[in-house]
Amino acid sequence: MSDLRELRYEPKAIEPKWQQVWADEHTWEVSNEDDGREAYYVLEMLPYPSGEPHMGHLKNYALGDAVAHFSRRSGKRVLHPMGYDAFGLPAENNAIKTGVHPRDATAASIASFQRQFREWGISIDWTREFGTHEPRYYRWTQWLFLQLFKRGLAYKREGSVNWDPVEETVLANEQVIDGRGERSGALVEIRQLEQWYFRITDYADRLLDDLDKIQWPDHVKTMQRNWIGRSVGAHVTFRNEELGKDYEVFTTRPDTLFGATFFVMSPEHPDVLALAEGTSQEEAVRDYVRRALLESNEDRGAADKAKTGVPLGRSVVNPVNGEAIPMYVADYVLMEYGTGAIMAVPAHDERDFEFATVHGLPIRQVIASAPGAEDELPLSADGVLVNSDARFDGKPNREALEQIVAWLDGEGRGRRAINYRLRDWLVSRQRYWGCPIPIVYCEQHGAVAVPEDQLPVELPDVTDYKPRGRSPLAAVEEWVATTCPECGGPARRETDTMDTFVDSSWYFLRYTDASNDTAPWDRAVADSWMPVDQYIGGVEHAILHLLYARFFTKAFHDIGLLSADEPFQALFTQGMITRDGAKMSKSKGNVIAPSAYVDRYGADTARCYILFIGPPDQDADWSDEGVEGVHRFLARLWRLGIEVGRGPADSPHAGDFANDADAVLTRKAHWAIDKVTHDLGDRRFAFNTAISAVMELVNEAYRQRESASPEVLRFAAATGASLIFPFAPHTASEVYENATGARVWETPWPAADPAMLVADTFELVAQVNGKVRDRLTAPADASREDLEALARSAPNVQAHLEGRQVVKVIVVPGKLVNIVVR
RNA sequence: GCGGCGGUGGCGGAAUGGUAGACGCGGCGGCCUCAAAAGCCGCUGGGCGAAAGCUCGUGAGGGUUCGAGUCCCUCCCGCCGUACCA
Repeated sequence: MSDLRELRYEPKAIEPKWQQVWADEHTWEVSNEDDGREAYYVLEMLPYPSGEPHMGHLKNYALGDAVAHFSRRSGKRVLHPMGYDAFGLPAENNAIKTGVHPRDATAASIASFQRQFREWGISIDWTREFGTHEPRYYRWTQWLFLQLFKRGLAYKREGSVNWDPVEETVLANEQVIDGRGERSGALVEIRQLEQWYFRITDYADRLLDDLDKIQWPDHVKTMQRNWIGRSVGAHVTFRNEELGKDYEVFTTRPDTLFGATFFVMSPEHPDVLALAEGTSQEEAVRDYVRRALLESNEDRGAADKAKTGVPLGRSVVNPVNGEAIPMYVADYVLMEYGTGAIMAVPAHDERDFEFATVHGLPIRQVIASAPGAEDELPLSADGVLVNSDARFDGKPNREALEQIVAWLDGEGRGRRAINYRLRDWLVSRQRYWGCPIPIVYCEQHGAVAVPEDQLPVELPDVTDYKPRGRSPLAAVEEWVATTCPECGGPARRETDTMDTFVDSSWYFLRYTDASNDTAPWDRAVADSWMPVDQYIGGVEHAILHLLYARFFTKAFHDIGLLSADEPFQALFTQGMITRDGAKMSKSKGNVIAPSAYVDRYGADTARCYILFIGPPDQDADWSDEGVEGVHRFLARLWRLGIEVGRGPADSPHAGDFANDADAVLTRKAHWAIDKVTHDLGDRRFAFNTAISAVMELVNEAYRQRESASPEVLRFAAATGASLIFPFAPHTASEVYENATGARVWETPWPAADPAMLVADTFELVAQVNGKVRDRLTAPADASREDLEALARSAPNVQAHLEGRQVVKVIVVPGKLVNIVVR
């Protein structure tokens, strides 16, 4: 090898060469025509093009590309597309600051992403590429909006909305975190505005139930379940006789109705002031409500906040026992959930208990853990009814619950009910850089859909991007003023744009038929690819994007546009790349760009390292030393490929080995094929151990290279290249060509020869009382008796048997013998 | 509070109930070299021991088992999500 010592692994020469081949030959383009191979759709979440790609992108696309390559070489017809989620606030905020049109900033960023994806060697079908900001795409976003509108799934109504005072737009519930805007971090205000919504709540049950049909990580399913927040219980009507008004409450525990000792309404409840009017409480209530509404969501929601509230000076009648119980207003009751009013059962609810204690209200136990038990209150666990009613006392509470609800139902005072935490999806945004809502308003006809042949409603240019409490589009009078499609009379365009999550809720469908200009997709084409077989992205989208995309898919299924009713059959959520244990951020100054490593070590090193660093679903800390190690490994593989020269690279057959080195190395190669195939299969994503298996193969080849025959060394080099191809496609292509003259991506995924996975001998572990006392070489086909005898013959085993009585012997063929002594 | 994930050498991490620490980083030693870099080869959990070997060791404590990082129970710690949801 001395003459090769000076040879240097030069990714800068290797990588562009192969990228050129793939581009010239359109290698990764895939037809929509069925050719007998199984269709397989692998997709990574599309990037938001802002600035340059970061490490999270590198990880995301390195993961997806490995899946795509492995699937292709396993005989599948693979769809692996790319696009850009290009509408959104960062580009617009930049426009406000610099005056640069968001389209220009976005185009510059997209160009950078395109260039780097090519430099990374990601195997993308570029013929299907688009940005969601292009009219040829958002034309169909608008079309889909109108399909939902026609079916009542998109509607406009006035209601309380979250207003972000910094972004100057409304936000969806999903975009408000701890009472603050997701992007701005500003405390959101509640405003009454007329806004567009999607009726996602119609799908609550299916979104919940169908989680059982898809292969997603449990924690993501759990987050979606919690977000939908389905609770089974009852609606029960309490009557206020003075005003003659009925108030319904939602409760999950109608079995505790006999323990209700007061009734509480939210400060936002529309009837609170009217109820208190004319009572001695009128002023106190007005005061309390005013203060409660001023308080921020954050302060109000504070975990251990004392329970405040004031009496309304009125009472309601408990329908189960006719008892009049006092009414209160208190801010621990939320208007957004249930009916904004609750029955309070202090003996069996912690919050009610706390309130009753502070305000000196009666606490009546109606469930006991066992008959006659002395329970500490509040008791939320199941038990038997007490102090309730002769019909129910002594009954298990779950049984009593059903009977009480049935009884109330008969009386017309209650019924079974299911309540959800999920709210309809608010999609209006008072911002410029988004998809215009294709609606016009006519004095005569109200909100009218823009006719489909007039789509897209193109986003006009504006000079001032700054939102001023209304969309910047509202200032473009010549665009706003239009005619009504119904009557031809004067009409005005909707000036709000859509939430960008609308754009990204259907992009995976457009990829299947991206150049279709008569429909968003052809149903037969979409059906041939959908659902996405493997979706890959960050867990930060567990609720928003992943829930919205599921809703859209189900709605389109119902409309008849699609067979699939789930978008992503399998989901993999990748962990974050950190630096010095912390999330990379500009403020911490610990951001490192992929380009720095790609330029210095090559894309293959960067891609391999990011997959080698640890299990991909976990967070991982970037280390420059680790990068060097992976680079050394690829260089060793590359040098091996040079050294072995070009020629046949077939595996020798068992028994045909010229020497021990050939046997050892051939077996190692087959072991590596088996290991890597297993680690890549069945959505295991064990890429870190797959790469280390190839490292082991290369290490073995170096150890054996003085004695192994050239053909076997070549087989080892070719196998190593073949196996590392999904992670380091350029180096793999180079090494494979150097060794065999063939193209690795045109070569089927290798299969391990089962005969090579077993050796003639194995290392037998000899244990005494479970402790290893010796290691012996044993024939692979030895009988249990032979193995036991062999183990007993080992001197160090005998030393530990000395003077003891053997009570049992465990023999695990191919592994160990354990002799149990006393 | 609740839900989820995790805790293994100096570090990142491997281990279908069967040799704990694969692979990589770092460290040590050797070869090559005038010297270095690069490369190549080897060693590398702790303690005792000249060695053979013995012994301890996967957050803590129990249990099941011939055998536990892995399964069960009780705790402790960390991270993520979520939270007055009736």
